[in-house]
Amino acid sequence: MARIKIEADKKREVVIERIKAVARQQMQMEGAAALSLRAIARELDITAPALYRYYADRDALITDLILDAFNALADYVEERDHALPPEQYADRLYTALINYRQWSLDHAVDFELIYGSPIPGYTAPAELTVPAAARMFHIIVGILDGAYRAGILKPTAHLEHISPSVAAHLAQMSTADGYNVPPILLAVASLGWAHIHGIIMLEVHHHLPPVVGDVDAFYRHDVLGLLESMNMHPTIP
Amino acid sequence: MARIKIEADKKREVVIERIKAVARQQMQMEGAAALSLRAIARELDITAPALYRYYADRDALITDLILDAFNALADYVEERDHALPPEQYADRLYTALINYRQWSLDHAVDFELIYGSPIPGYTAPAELTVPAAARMFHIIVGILDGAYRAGILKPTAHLEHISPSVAAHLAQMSTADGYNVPPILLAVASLGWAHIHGIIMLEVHHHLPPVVGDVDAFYRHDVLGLLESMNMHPTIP
DNA sequence: TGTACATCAGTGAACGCGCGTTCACTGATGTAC
DNA sequence: TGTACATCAGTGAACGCGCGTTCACTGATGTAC
Repeated sequence: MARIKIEADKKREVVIERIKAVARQQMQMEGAAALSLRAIARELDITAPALYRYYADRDALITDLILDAFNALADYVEERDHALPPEQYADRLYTALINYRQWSLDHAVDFELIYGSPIPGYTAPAELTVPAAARMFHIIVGILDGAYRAGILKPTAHLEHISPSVAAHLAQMSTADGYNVPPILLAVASLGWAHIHGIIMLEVHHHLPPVVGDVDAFYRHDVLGLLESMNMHPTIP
Repeated sequence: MARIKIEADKKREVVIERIKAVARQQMQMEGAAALSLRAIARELDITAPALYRYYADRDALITDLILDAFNALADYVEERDHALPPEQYADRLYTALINYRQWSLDHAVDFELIYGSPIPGYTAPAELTVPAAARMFHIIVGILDGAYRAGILKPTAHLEHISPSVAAHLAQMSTADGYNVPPILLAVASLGWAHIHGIIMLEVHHHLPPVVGDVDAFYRHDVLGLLESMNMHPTIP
């Protein structure tokens, strides 16, 4: 009977996955804001109220999709990072940033969902989304920290002259959020994050390709410039 | 009678402005995707069909709002640029980038509208929006070009080693779109644009403030680093 | 100056649509004795 | 093995809502003679 119970749970899991798959598919067509329970039910050949067996309401589904997206992104980058020799910091960082963009392009809907315009009428439960969102940041900071301890990472003079107010905030965050790294590393990470985020955002919204044409090359070049500003030189590209 | 005709047109203008003002206000509350003609009419104490005296349909209103936003952004930056001595290129560039962010924060809704997630069911008429969007880019490239001709702007070695595919595309765009500047300048402009766009996007969506705290200082620092990478040193901050 | 006419902003009813959510229910499946 | 019972995914009708858009219309204002 325990077996049967487990199998029933598994069946539930399958249905939930199917619901989410259809939801993602529909967000791709109409945008995240247009996500509709009735439309999902229609696609699944089910009545709308049946969905309430799986989600308390529409917001619960959205939250689940958001958590999935954050985790999928972190998983994607993390798995590929673990495939590299741990002490090859420059290669690891380069690869992580390349994969960050790759995932975002391959899953534009999910990227939109977590980093695009907020969905009208929905507010994310911060206690769930913030830790999920932070996973990606932790991976990057982990690589930076390793490189810094190994004496490989050396920020340029300009990077080091971060404003005192920002430095203070980062120092506080470093201990409070369990990073326990020099604030300068968090500054480097934030700046790098913002930079590549800008490119990906513009690319996903089709503003960048008409300007630079080969966004692949453009992005690689930008990442290399970023690493160079930390004195890191990957061997991969 | 001509006078009266003109006054009637002016009255129309006033109503249109009022419609757009309410529309912006409502996008601020509910997000751009939730823009609703009926809600606007309600707020204006008017029936919904009355709006069709002013706009052919909902899409026409959205297009108007988008064009307004692009132009308002360009106007804002341009006006303040004209207030500076033309040959102070570093100061002008620094100011333009600071103002770009300032406007975006002060008009987060409009920024969302032009650079955020696309509105479900709406597609912008490119022949109208692309030139409006390009205005901002022209301003920046104009400053870069002046600085370059004056021998002030000197990109770092890394910036100059842009990929051939990107360089070719930029060279073609330089003549086709009437920039007529060395492609390297367009590369610098694109990269800088992407960088500051990333910060502003993250800031507008409230992802950045919890991380760096003082976004003002963070942004200023980033812009200075960007200018430094072109060997430009503003006297302002 | 007075009157017939044109203009046009705005009305009110209606169409057809989709939405999230509730509720009492059916009916299959598995459980307990 | 057979029967009464519990579980629970899914149904179908309904509620109350909002939406964009159309249509024939009213009524004020200004125009022409």
